[in-house]
Amino acid sequence: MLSKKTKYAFHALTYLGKQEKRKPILISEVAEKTKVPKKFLESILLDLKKAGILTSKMGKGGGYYLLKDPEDVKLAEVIRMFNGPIALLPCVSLNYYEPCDECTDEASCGLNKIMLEVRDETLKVVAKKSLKDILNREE
Amino acid sequence: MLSKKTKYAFHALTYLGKQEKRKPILISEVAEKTKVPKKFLESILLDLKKAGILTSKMGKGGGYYLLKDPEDVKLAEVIRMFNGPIALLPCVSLNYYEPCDECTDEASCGLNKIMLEVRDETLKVVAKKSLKDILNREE
DNA sequence: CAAATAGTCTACTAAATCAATAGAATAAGT
DNA sequence: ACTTATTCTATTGATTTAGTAGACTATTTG
Repeated sequence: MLSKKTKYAFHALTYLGKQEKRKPILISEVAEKTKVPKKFLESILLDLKKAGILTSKMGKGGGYYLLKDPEDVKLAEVIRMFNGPIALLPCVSLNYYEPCDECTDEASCGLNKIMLEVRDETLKVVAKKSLKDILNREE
Repeated sequence: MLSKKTKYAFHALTYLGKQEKRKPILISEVAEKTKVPKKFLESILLDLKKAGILTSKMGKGGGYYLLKDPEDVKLAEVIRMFNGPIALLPCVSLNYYEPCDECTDEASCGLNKIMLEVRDETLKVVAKKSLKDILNREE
């Protein structure tokens, strides 16, 4: 399951994605409308900015807005950022690989091979779908 | 990611799946060979027994052995048992459904619709693959 | 039946992660 | 300067995960 933080990130992105382009939106507005605790949301938006997905303007008339094109914000990127690996086991993770403690030989581990297949299938979906797909399905 | 408990469950199942049919194996043997803490493993095996996947014999010459046919032990079943929902959000979970706090109308939520698609794709894989597939890929 | 073997159950504890909050610092506009 | 708004640091509480301890129950074998 996705953490609340990850879910909040998607809600915030969706809200910002629906706005007029390059128009700064207040954190507090996003917080209210998406029902995400404001302080918590702050750090989420900041992370999204550091990732180059959003950007912000400080001071009066400031706020956050989308920098990337919605179709370039893939689900996989957001999930990895806030939720960690897509893979179900560290030993089959592309971005967060770690060897198993108990497994002496990965090549002979059936679980490893199966989970690799699962990861590939999952990745096919989440690396293709993007914020644009979410927006398209909003009423 | 899968919890250690879930991973341990798969390792234990794999070990038991490789044994002679209906031959009881000691918890301590499984613990040693799979490098799972024995006491932790006990509760895992017990859960698998309650689920009808394994069964056990008490007393001397006792132990655990596989009850179900390996191809009937689907990844999805084991994951649900130890790790919880397959879905990424409660509002799209088949077995653990819960409505979102923040979302007033599921039908108009783009995130919901996308995550439903992701769940369906994931399910296609984990509901089809089974312990048999893991065993086939062990050397 | 008694002794040894081996699974079952209840309860607890430590560590890690997640969720949320508070408040000071910094930057920009008027 | 003053106000608005983001940025940064840091701490806290709650929950989940991982692992441990020990008493209890059931079965086999001599």
